[in-house]
Amino acid sequence: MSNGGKKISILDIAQVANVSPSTVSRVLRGSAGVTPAKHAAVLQAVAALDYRPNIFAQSLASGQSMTIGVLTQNFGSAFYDGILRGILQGLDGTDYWPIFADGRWQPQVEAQALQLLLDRQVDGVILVGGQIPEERLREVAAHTPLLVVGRELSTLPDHCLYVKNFAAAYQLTRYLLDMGHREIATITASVGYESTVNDVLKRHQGYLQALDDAGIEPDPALVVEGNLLQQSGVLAVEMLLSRGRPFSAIFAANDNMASGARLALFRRGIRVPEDVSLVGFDDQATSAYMIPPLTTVRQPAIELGHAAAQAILAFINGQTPTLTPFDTELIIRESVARHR
Amino acid sequence: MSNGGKKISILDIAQVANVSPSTVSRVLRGSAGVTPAKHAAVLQAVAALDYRPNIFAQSLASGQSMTIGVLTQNFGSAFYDGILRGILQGLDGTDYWPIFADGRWQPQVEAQALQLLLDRQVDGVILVGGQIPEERLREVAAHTPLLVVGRELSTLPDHCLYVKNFAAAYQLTRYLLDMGHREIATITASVGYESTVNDVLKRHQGYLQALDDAGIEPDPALVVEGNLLQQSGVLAVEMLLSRGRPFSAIFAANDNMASGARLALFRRGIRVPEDVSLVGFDDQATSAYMIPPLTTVRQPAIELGHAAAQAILAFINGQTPTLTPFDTELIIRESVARHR
DNA sequence: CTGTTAGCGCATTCAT
DNA sequence: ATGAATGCGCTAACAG
Repeated sequence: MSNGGKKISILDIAQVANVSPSTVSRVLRGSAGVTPAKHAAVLQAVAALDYRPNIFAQSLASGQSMTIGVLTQNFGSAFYDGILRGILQGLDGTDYWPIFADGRWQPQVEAQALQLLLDRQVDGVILVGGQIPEERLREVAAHTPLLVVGRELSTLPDHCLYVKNFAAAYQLTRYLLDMGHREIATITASVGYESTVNDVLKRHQGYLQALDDAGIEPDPALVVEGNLLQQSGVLAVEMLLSRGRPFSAIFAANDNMASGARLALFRRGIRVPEDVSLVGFDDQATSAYMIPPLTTVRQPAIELGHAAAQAILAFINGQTPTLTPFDTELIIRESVARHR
Repeated sequence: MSNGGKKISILDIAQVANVSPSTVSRVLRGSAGVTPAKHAAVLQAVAALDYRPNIFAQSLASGQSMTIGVLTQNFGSAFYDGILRGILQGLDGTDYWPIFADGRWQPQVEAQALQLLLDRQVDGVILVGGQIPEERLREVAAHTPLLVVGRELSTLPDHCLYVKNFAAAYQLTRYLLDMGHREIATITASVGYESTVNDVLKRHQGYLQALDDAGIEPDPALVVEGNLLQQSGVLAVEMLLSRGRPFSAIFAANDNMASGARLALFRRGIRVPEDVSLVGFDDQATSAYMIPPLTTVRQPAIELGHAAAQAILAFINGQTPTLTPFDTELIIRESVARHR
């Protein structure tokens, strides 16, 4: 039942409640003690008139926007969407509101988007992935609460929240080894995006370390590079096959590429897991429904987002949250068979 | 190189450019003619001081927020994500900025989120799906540019943008019939969400109509209900199988459920498409990588979002855009085989 | 064309 | 505890 005409402001309710505008302001934001009587009167008037504060006036006067800028790289990626949802959820119930911007994996767009958020006077910024130069980030962090998710920055250690990619990949490779596999091919990625690649690089290192610890010398002929998209998974497998080097398992750096790999194997009539085992990384929603269901690593995306929200709020409140890397979970499904 | 101390305002550049604040404002927003000389001087000062307008002051003074509220139901759904991306892209380059809110499929949350957007003085609202009562929407549309995507409202025909679900489903079913299938099972959905269900209902009607036109009487035993999630696809197939009624094809109301159905069939040792053909709806990213790749219907999500952005801008500019339903595209892949 | 004058709606001193 | 007075930074009449 929005009242017909003009907007009601703080003055209207002041009048109705028989108090001064400042008193209204006070009870509305609980900034100072107010007589219970007046307090009630104000609340009543607010309800009666269905008063809605004008956030622009609020922000202009207070200097706070009560918003958190969230800069992502691509809506639509399983992991990132999870993080976003987590952030949303973490901010829920607080007085802060997220404002999103998308860098689209393009450095220029990203830098611009960050500036846009800053121009919008966000009270804090959460960066999800991305490739903004660390120096620029330090600059930003100097005067704005900042949190970087899914990226590990050496000069901003207490502003980063990420997942233990190395350990997860190590564990996953270890699992393959335990299942009797010795010739484990891998599809990595390096083209493109610094930050993501950072993750992927860590995964690759975990893979290498596991092999090494098992006394196996990594075979360069079993390493192929993709670009994280499905299509690159099929190309990678074709490449692998054409090299003629035998392998009994494939470790794809993400589920997307694993999915592409699966299709390529299917086309060649190579059975999974009877002929070759396959594992991925991400545990995206569809992976549990692959044929056969994919063994992979679950990254706690929502939890990460949630923690990010908490952390940025802490920063805003002048605290310094303790950020610890997140553990992953090995999800064993049916795409891996014992070898030999 | 952000200048050390206090923010620079319009007055600072006015001083530097040797003009009045209003002139600065004028050149900045091109609201009136200004002498080329002064014009240049202002621009120069702006650049020199790296001036950033304060949007809150702008909005407060102008009454415009230059933002578009976008209310979605769930980040993470293939179709919806596409729409969001389209909106983003459509708004790109304009002076408007999207502000997102998530209704999470919960009517209460959704109503609240809409109110929140309105409170933020958005200059326009785009609703993506959702189940806000039509009456409320009419109320909103009365004083705010409004656009509803993926929902067909009879009392707000020129505010709706959607896809031809009926025709698409008809065509898809027709394809199955042409391939010789007569006993076509279907997995629909009705639990839950009014709007989505509206889409799904249209699809079901298209299916029925196609059967009817082919002189086939629909068999209730071949209709199962899911909830659009993958898991419900597997349950649906199990249900279907347990009924003992033979069928040679399954039409799932979305790719998600098709994916679940695929897994259930796999578990039972039923081959696709040799034993039963399978089709879905949505053409989500992973569907092209299913085993075998899924025949489905592509909904032009990005295009829809793009059009939505265009339309809302038109509304804001006082125009009345002509909205026409979007066509879909039948994507034929390998999950369907000729019957008999 | 351009400078001057008022607000926009609220938060916050400052007095009381 | 509370009212009056100022100002946040900018836009939009209003004069000239």
